[in-house]
Amino acid sequence: MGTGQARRGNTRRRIQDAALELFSAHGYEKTSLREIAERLDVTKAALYYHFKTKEDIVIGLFEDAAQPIDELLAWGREQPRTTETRTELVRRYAEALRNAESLFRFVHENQATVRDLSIGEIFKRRVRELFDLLKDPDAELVDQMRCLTAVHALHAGQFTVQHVEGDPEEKREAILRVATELVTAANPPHRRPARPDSAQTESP
Amino acid sequence: MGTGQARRGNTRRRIQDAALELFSAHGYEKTSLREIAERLDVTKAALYYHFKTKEDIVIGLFEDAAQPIDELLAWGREQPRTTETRTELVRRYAEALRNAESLFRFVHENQATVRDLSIGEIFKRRVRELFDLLKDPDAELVDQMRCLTAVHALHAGQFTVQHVEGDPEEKREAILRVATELVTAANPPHRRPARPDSAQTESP
Amino acid sequence: MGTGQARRGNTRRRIQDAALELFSAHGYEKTSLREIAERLDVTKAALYYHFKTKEDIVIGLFEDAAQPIDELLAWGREQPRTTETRTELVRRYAEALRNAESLFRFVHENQATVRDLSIGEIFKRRVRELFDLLKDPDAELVDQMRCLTAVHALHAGQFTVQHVEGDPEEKREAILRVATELVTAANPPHRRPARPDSAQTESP
Amino acid sequence: MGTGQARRGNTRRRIQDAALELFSAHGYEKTSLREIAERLDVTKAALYYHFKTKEDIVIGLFEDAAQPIDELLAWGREQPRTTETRTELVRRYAEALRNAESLFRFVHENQATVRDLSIGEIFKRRVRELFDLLKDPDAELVDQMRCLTAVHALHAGQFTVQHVEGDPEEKREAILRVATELVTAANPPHRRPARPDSAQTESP
DNA sequence: GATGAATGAGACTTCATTCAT
DNA sequence: TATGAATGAAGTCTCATTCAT
Repeated sequence: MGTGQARRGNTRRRIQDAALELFSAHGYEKTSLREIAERLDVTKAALYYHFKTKEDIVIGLFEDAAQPIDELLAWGREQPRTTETRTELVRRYAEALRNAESLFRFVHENQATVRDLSIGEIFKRRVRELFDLLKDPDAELVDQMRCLTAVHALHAGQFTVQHVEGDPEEKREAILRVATELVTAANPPHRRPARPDSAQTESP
Repeated sequence: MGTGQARRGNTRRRIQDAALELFSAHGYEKTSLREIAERLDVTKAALYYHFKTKEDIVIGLFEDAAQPIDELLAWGREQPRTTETRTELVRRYAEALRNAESLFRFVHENQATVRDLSIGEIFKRRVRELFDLLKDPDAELVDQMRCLTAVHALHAGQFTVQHVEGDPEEKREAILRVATELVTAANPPHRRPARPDSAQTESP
Repeated sequence: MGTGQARRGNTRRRIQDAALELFSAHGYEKTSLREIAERLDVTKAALYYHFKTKEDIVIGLFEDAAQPIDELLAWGREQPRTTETRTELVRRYAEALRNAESLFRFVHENQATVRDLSIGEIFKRRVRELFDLLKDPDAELVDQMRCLTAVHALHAGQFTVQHVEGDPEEKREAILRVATELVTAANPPHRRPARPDSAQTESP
Repeated sequence: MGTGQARRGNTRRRIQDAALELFSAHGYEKTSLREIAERLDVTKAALYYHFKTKEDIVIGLFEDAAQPIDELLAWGREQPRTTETRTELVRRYAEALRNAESLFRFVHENQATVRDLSIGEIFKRRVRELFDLLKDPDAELVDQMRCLTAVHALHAGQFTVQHVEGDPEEKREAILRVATELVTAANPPHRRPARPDSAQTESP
């Protein structure tokens, strides 16, 4: 594993890996099956033995990655809607993103494409569901936006962070913290007066 | 005038408009010059009279849209680095985005494409500069992430808001408010020397 | 003249010059009217004011260059068919080629093109006529080939000489000499024995 | 089998044949891939399965034709630099040209094109090497030109012979003889010590 | 489990040319 | 004397996909 190439019997996996790498690097449309095949030193026809269409490769990729997210959402649905749950949801979601970084970068950077890629809808539904778990059902608009922004932060943060210096791990933590704060602020612990005018959050 | 006429002399504009609409709706690669030409009822060759390449159409689009942003950044650079300035920067940036909504949606949803589209770098630099104006030069990592998230919120917020119900105008305002809060939180008005751990932000 | 550009009233000439330069450098088909126009800082349409078609530009070029050759051939026809005449024909032809070097390089290097360019036939006829003047009407095959080779030497020699070192002027003279010898050898002054073993040609 | 191809279906060869025929008849640029494909009753895409670009077709053609010439040159390099060798070189070269007549006609009549066709340089080098083998290293300018003219005669002679009447075979022989004479004349068998030029190099 | 050969559609691009102004 | 705007035809090339072997 790792850098070595094991050719026997796992071509399917290898195709997916190569495809993901290229899709994520150059975009879906700009990556041709020829490129993928060449990188694996196979013929294009071989790809068609394993996948019915180009889109199918992407679908396969998603199926693998969707499971952790689905489990996370399932877990979330069964928890009490507390701050702790939400915090944990955010934390776990960030981790899931991290484990399938290339795939999510791909989705993030090819939204126009993903949108009509059949998995687009599937993906959107997941995000929507997460969003619903994070926000209070009766949340005001601003609070909804806080949650949405938290999700965006997690999504985009992973990739656009290049122009911020620092240790990747620390950056990840920082993003997580910002996202957590946003979600927390969107769900005031007891009562309504408190508006997360974050200025006062900071005053002792 | 209207649909049929207005042909003489403004074809260039019309091409840009049609292109932007299609690029923003279906993505850059999935929009063919044939489609653009057909929509305008001209030949593909006519497009090439006005633009040297497909990419050139996008470049033209950017040149038009870049100016307001450049002016904003220029303005920003000459202001004192106060909370008011930053708030105003955010407000004006949101407005600029709004005025070129299609273009920014296009950029947002075709990042993989835009990245190697020559304007990618240009665009990135703009964002980077805004980011620099919003954050304190010595800001800690979390605060930097707050600013970054604010920018993301503005960018993504414009488009991903579909699954939040409510009046578009109000949603926009809500996003603006979240972004403003993030930036404000990232630049505490008079932070005490304190410990180098921004942790206290969280303590009540 | 020379390097300066005189724009007034001589656009036609300038077009021809630019065209010839480009045709001769890159070939006829690979030179587009756009290129010619750009080099002159005019529009393509301007070319069409002066020339009816692309081919017409070439025709114009030929008309100018043909005259000296025609005069030469006319002169040749009226001379006695002596060695001196032939020698002089070769000498003058070489000079004519030299004065229209670009044009002849163009013809030489674009034969496949020139062949169906309407002037192709015209040009061929000139060469044929020269050939007829150089060779004896009843010449044997070998002698005909000598003459033909002499003509080829003059044509090709001008351009393919790059990989021979030496002063251009001297090279030209050398070619002329070889061509002259060939023609002379092809027309033995009195009788058949003499074969142009050039060694002896050189001995006083 | 040779290199190992020539499987069932010799489309590759057929493409080359058709291409050569058309290139040689109408010129490289005026021959479109559509024409080639149509003549073979395959799609253009099929051509691209066998050749990466249009230019690649020509390159393939050359690779096949270059071998005999290379062998000839290799042979030449190992022979003593005698009159016999040179005569034999000329004879064999003429034969090689004959065996790949279409290709050489193509090269001859499309020089402007061939020049920037990547094989241009390759081809030029071959000719240069032949030239070097034919001429004495210290030959005077005139003698160099004799050799050059001999090569030109062989090249051009094959095609421009139309306006000389006679049996093709005899014409070919005549050209060969002229070329041989030129080369022989350029390398006098036993030139006397004479003037201080290279002549003495040849004296025993 | 894969390849070799091919296809049909369509992409971007360039060209010579025209014509009203 | 020229230009601005446009066109129709064609060109080279790439792509996802298929299918017999």
